[in-house]
Amino acid sequence: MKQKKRTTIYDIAEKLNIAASSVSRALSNSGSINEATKMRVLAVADELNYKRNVLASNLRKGQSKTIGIVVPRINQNFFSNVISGIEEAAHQKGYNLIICQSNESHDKEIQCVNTLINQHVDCIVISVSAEGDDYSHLQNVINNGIQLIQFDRVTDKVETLKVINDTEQVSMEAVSHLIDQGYKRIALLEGPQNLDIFRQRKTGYLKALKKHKLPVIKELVVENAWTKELGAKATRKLLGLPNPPDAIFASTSDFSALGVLEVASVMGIKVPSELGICGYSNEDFTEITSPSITTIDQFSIEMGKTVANLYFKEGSSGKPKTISIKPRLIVRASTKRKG
Amino acid sequence: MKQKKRTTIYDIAEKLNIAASSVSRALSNSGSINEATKMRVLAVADELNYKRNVLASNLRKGQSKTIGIVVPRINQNFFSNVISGIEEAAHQKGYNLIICQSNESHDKEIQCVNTLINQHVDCIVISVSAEGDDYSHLQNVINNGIQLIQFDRVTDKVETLKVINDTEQVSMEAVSHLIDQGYKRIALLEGPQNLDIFRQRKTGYLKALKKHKLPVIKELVVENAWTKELGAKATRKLLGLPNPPDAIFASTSDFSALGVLEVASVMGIKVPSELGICGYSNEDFTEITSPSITTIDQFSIEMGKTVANLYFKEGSSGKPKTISIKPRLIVRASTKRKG
DNA sequence: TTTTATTTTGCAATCGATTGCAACCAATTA
DNA sequence: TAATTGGTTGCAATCGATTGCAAAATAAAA
Repeated sequence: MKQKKRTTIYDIAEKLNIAASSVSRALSNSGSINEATKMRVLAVADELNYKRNVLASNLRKGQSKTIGIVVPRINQNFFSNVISGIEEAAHQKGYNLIICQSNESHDKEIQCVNTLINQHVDCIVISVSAEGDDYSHLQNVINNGIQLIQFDRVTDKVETLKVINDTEQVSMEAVSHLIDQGYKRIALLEGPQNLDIFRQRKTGYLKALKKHKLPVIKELVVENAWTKELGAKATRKLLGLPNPPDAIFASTSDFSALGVLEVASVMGIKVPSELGICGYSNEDFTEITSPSITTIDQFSIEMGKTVANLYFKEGSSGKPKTISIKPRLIVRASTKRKG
Repeated sequence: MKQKKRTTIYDIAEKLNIAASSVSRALSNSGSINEATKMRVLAVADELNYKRNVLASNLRKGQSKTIGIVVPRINQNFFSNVISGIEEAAHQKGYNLIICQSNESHDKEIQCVNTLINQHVDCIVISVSAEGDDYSHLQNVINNGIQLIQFDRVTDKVETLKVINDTEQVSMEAVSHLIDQGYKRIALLEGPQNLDIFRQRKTGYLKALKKHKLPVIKELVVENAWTKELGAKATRKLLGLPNPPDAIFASTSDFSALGVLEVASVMGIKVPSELGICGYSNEDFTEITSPSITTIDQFSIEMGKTVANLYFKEGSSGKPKTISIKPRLIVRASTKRKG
């Protein structure tokens, strides 16, 4: 039953002794076509197990009904959730997803983007890698007439549609929460400052301190501590200071916060009484560590849906527009030392 | 600088006053072409920012250099890891991925498969949903001349290439390990028995009991406990028995095992001394619960790479073939009560 | 019945790249 | 000088679906 050649509209046309164009009209439900012939076409199409060749169709129509996605890593909770959200919304509209991962490499990112341009996708959704600060490949997307949407990790250097979190605000909330709980020397683990999101998290941290009239202590701010290992390393350094912090805001990720927690546990430092810990992302595990970790939920699936719907609504307008989703601070045991 | 029409080989041909076919040959590096003209073509292509229209190319060549993937959920650790593995291997060969999620719904699965057939992907990789036991849509893939590869959750009803774990063997190992640790009344949380993998896990469990001459106790086998909530519910029931189990093998997932752990902790039952717990999948969190959970690593990224390479190697042969990856039992605190 | 309006159809071009075949040119050989 | 060879090139068909336009068939109006 294996067929070499697939059935085409010509096969159907021949069998019914009508023109291929009529078959096309019958199948695509467009143009004028007699109801009776339409039925006959549909019947034969079914009988011959016809599947429309989307390649040919798209070539002719000059579109692909496909959205390309580039993320640093597919298998990272946040990203796979966003993708899942996009998939759901896109699927409803009959769109498909082509997915690439940049592995945080700027070169691979460029490669991925070019592949997607070649594929003539209708839209490219990207969260840029941490590496590199040349964004001509993104400009190139626009120059090729492809809609570009950035999310989460966005750059200002290219004007596009964007979906982001109100990172600064929630970071400020998180740090304010720590201060409310009586923490006074709050350290910050910060991410690569070439990415907006990490800069904003830092700004939120600084604003909270300022608002509550706490001094900014330089030695309590540690750069690029965004994996578990780096978080742990930073913590060992911080807790070894003559005047160590009494709380750590791991603004980079929950993984980093996990590193903090593990080091504290090894050093016999009690969380939250002696050290408060706040992470970022609401990874699943933050709920089940002991103590559970206070963190920030980014509504990742929601974010994916928003990205897709933004494309479907604003797809053609071409005006840059930014949608901001308010993340939510989730207070858990690791920072609760009052009440 | 936004262009309406993209540059085609005809634009290049016109500019150089040569035939489009020559341009094609120059760009695709095939056929005979003078080195000098090739250089000129390449230069002009670059100058005009030419991007090959993959749609047209694929239409002509009758292939798409695309692999379609259908998984129950993109944002589930195991699956996103497999996808990540596939992506890595596929990208190296210049292949793209189109990804769909079935959401464990049989209908959506059929829809996804049909979309991928329409897209004329070269290969469809699928891990079937738990629902339903009609697999004519898979047969349909084969009938359309598309290579089909099943992984992890596979069905015997369709003969295809398959990549699976040696689930039975490792399940047996896991239960044997529990027995070695002195557990005598070992409960099993089992998954939907229409899926091979869950049947095999059960078989492994039974074989281990038999091998060590332990009786099979019917009331200790609980069906369909594969989420955290269902795992918890099952545990409450099990621990409420007049003669409760002293170990639970949550063969369905680590989430289920987590449910077990939480209930035990609430009920004040000590793990591992009073209750041993073993999960399945090696989710990240199993390492950081307290106690950490003994589980089984499926080598998911590896599995993805294997799937992709299987396609690249066996793609044309058409013979069904099964590759089995040996998973690894990871013994952690939740089952260590000796030594 | 003739004319006009409307609905159905078919023809042929098109989307952009690829490829078998034949034509062409230059270089080599007889 | 003529014939052969081999490397380059162009022509034109092809992949399968879509669509503007015109022809044909049908229905409605005069």
